[in-house]
Amino acid sequence: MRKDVHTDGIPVLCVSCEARHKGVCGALEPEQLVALAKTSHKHHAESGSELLGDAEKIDTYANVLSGVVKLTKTLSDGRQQIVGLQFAPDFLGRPFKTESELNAEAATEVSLCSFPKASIERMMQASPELERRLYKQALKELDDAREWMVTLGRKTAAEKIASFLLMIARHIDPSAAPDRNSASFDLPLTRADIADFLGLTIETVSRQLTRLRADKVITIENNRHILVPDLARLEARAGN
Amino acid sequence: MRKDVHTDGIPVLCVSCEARHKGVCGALEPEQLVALAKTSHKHHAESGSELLGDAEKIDTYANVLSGVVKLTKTLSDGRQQIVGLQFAPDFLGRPFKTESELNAEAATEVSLCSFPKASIERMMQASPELERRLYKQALKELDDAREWMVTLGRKTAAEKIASFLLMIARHIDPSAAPDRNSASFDLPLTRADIADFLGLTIETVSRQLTRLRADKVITIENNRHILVPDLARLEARAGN
DNA sequence: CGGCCGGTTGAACGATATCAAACACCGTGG
DNA sequence: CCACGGTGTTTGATATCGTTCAACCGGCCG
Repeated sequence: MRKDVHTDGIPVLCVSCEARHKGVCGALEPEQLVALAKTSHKHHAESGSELLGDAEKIDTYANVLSGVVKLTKTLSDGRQQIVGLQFAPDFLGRPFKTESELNAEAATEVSLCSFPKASIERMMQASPELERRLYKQALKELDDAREWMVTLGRKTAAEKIASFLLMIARHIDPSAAPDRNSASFDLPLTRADIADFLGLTIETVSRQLTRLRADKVITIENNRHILVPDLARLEARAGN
Repeated sequence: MRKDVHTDGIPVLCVSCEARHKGVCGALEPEQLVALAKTSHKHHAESGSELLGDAEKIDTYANVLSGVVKLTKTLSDGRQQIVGLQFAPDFLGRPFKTESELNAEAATEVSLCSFPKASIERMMQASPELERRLYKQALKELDDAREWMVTLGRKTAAEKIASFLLMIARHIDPSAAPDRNSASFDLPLTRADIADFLGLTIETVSRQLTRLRADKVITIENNRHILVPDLARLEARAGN
């Protein structure tokens, strides 16, 4: 456990930053944080803007401070698949590769704190603790990816939608803690994104959502806001 | 680069081990190798035997020395999905977790070199180089998983089969190097396994294989041995 | 021999895709 | 103010791909 009581020596940029607590920056000593903060800067990206292109040279990494970033892969004929979603305070980047194999795009309005690739890599050499955090995040992403492989390969459209809603609820709704059994949140993705995430078409996504609504498992307001009165009922439809 | 010319001080167990070169053990100094070798042992597992059960306590890690290990996840009603394949000299294990979230099963006859979880973890503390290798393998597995998500979510049955054959060819057939344009290999998986890997049924797998054979893209001998006279033609069917 | 296992093949069905139309919302410009 | 076009979403009719159910084949082993 690190002492976070004092803010002495913590860069202003970082004082109220979530990444300093739960993110990778939590691995750094105050003086390292100062060094890193010198070369980093916060910035916003509006929904839909591309953060990183496929086959593009990677020169910066970033922390997601708010919003949702989608990682996508596209086949030559245009078929697309979302292969990862990153929420705050996830680390965005692929160490040890100079070129990206995927696209990163802001799914919502996003705020980022980005730093030069070289800074992170230098700091990784110096701080095993940082490397370990990054390693752990990679393992978590791998666990998530494998979980989704089951969803993509073996679940029905209805189960996919239920699984997706559950995943979002867990990530976004603070009240969806283990004990609470209801949830309420805004979908960070359009129907098209959801389709790309689940390997479905937008029509199927729409139909399954209306079906869940008709069955009173969820309520939908303004197309984006979802209310789940009973998470257990939703889970029962996720097919795990 | 490590000097591998002398075998002085290299444990007998490790002298001719592939993992010492391309695997994680390559990160270790001779004396560390000696220490690790003391607590490790090689053993075989026959095809179909379970190496690690879901929700089982993890107490050993291992290197795959030969053969293929499949990582699977199963839904409560029995639907199964293969979420990873491990070839020599891959490292088998999930650091930082005490309980497995998946099943590991020998897909072929397999030989392993396994060590106590604690040994590896101690050594990881001592050797950043080892941790880095493990980190890199995790990133590679993540890349692979994401590649398969595209296959699972967006490709047709025919494309899935072609992609699968290509992946196996690249892993198994030594002659399938970039320059060579033909390949020949034994499938390490049964039709049922292939189906679980691709999110299909065995009937569909069988039909698509016969179709590829009918179209003269592949030749099949003894149900298991595959010959690909022209890898480019197979690639054209993988839909990337 | 008989039974089992892995694989192939056929026929019918059904879930999801595809094609098409309409709707709701929203900002723009007349 | 309303008409307009654009975007995201819903809904309906039809088509298609992959599943399901069933039969059969060949090799292997008891």
